[in-house]
Amino acid sequence: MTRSDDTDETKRQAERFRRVRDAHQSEVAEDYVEMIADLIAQTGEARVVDLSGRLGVTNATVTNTIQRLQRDGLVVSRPYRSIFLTAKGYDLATAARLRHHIVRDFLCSLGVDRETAESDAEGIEHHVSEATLDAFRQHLDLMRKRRA
Amino acid sequence: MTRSDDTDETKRQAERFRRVRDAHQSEVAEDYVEMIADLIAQTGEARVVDLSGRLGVTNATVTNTIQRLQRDGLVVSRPYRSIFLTAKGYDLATAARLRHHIVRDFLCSLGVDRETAESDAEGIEHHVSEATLDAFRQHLDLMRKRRA
DNA sequence: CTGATTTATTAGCCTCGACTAACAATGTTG
DNA sequence: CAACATTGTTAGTCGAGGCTAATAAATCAG
Repeated sequence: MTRSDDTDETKRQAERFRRVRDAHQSEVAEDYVEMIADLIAQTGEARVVDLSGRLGVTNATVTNTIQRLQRDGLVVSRPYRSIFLTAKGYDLATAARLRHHIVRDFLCSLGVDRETAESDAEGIEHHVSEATLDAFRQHLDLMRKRRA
Repeated sequence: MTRSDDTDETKRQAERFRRVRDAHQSEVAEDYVEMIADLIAQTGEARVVDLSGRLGVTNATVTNTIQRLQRDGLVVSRPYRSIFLTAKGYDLATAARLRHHIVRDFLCSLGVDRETAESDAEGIEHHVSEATLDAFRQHLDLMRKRRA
């Protein structure tokens, strides 16, 4: 046995960290498509300046990121035109929004104030597994029934 | 009014995203110091190979990161020697571990299985505000009393 | 105590996601 | 419709955080 043995727990731990790193990879993509979907729903179109304002980054950063998203088949955009979602992008946006709302509502149901819930949900949503999301949903249902 | 008006909500949203980005900045640091503290507590010392095994990255990556942490005053390490925490690093580790455990235990208390709770907590812990952490604590207390 | 094994470091590379500054296209308005 | 304001893109830079390959140091076994 070498000094640093690879126990099962060590491997599981490594796997957990790998998952967190993977989640980080998709975070930006999810945030963008979710916001693009919301913008289209609310204002009819999504433009670079809208995204940069809401994300708190520069136009240049958004243009850059949009190009990556286009490369990855999530959005379509022609130069100087507004941004559209592909079917794939739309699906991702829908899933992201659903998760986002569940996390936010769940935090609210614990008594966390709205703005904090909104803020924390933004970070948390990308790290919530299906199992945990189910638990959140169940808790929400419980609270709703209790109030009824 | 220009096309893309900066409403209050837009500004708040931008602020939320900024906070998430800030949290990302400290994530790696927190994960490292927490793990270093645990290793020292459990095995007497923290070495590069221990960290790389548990984090699921290469030795080179760990060495690199440790240099950054040293630059930031969180750890002390001499070449080919094991790694120590500064007072600042120790404090950060302690705070991180506390949060980590609350998040994990909270998820468990919702009925999420241990391994999933452990895994999700790893990602979630960095995005939980004090207010939300308090809500988690309260919920945990409630569950404990209910069982008693 | 020397040779083999393990561990750590260095060098060089990559992508992502941020920035600024300069420039190009679009849109608005006098 | 021409000038100006707004928006979008490009080019170039940076740090974080990954990687591999080569090398160096430390440790262990015989």
